[in-house]
Amino acid sequence: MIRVWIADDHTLFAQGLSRALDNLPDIRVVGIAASGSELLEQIGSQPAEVVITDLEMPGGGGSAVLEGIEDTPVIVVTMHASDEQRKAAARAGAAGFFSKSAPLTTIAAAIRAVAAGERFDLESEEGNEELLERYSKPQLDPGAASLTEREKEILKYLAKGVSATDELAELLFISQKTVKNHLASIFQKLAVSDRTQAAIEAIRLGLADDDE
Amino acid sequence: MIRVWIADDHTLFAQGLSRALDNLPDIRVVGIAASGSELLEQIGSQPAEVVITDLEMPGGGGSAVLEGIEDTPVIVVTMHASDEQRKAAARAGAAGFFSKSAPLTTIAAAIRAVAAGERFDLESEEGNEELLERYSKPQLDPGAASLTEREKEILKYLAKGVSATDELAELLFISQKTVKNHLASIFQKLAVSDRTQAAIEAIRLGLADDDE
DNA sequence: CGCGGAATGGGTCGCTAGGCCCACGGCAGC
DNA sequence: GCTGCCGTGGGCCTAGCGACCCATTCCGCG
Repeated sequence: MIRVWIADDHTLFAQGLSRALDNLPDIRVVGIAASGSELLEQIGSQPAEVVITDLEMPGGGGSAVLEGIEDTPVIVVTMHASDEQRKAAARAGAAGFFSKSAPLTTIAAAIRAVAAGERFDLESEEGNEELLERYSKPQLDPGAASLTEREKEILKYLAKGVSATDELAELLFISQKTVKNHLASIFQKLAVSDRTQAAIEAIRLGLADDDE
Repeated sequence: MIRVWIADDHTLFAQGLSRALDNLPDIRVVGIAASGSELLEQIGSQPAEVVITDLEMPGGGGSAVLEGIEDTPVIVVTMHASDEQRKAAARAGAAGFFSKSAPLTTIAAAIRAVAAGERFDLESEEGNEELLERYSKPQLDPGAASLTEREKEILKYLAKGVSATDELAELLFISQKTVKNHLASIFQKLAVSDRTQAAIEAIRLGLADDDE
């Protein structure tokens, strides 16, 4: 689950993008700001893995965001893309770049790529086919596809409300330690940090609906 | 959330009952067994708060269940109810009794009553109006109806995946201690024991769909 | 045959979650 | 005006969670 912040004064675009991204199973927009300064104020209370910002905004543009944020990769989006702007964004420390006319798959790929530590589309529009290819696949089931049978089994119980380690261990006839090992592996694959988020993910991915 | 085991060799009845009960927000059937011995074998791996068992079954009837289970209240259900059978069940240690022809609301009330430590319909069919009244209310939203605004707000965030105390505290502009106090209150009202189960409940109750 | 992944375990460590006490101001209802 | 509930906090304590090491067995794939 990649949590994304959006800073854009074009509210319609931001909301449309938010809706579209929320429909992807591995991306969730956790906040929308109308300016760079607004984003810097609010992001502390709602952490994210990726920030998307417009360059030109009234009241603190994208450059303010690029300066104010350190730990989180920032993707710059502009109305009219040019190599000039790409390079400017790259110099300012952006991790990615795309035009507002880019298709959703490209935007999603950009988000996934920078979330994974890559740099996206900074040099030119070309030359990113490999990244596009690599990060457009996980549109559905980000890490879920790579979940093992045992991990899915644990998630199924988690989604049903069996959250205690000892109960899970009894249900699966394994030791509590093994349960915790599986959970740790699940957390990594789903990019979550505790079993509550894992349970929510499991429900969202439909893992709770199996059999019974 | 009251977890229920059903032991009944009439598969159709058991499955129908299971479906009906699962539609209630506060009751979930966690397992169905075709005989008393089967139930005793499997209940260890799937804990429940209430057991419902038929009296007459091939391969270990309800009496075996009543003898084999200690911590969990057992409700006896029969095809043809009679005061004779009620009293026999009561003597054998049953916590409740109902006929297979009883309406769903009565069955649900019986489950809720014995889950709360009451004894239901053991003496006769009459004289339980008070219990029926008391435990038929929470058909929808068990404790959810009594959730305060602040508690619903916390559940909303929980269902979105914000599970860490410090993150919740920042989002709500209150101290971590108050978050934990609210959570403790939520756990009681929803009859859950940790925030994972609370998040699942919140999703099921539709508390996650509000606004945004 | 060797490599890697899956599943099963072990240990340790720090922090958090949850249980259980309590307090106080505000506000509504009676 | 008093009482009860809500929201806000405090302290304390234990068990459990999650992060980080690690080992072993089995099985499939190349």
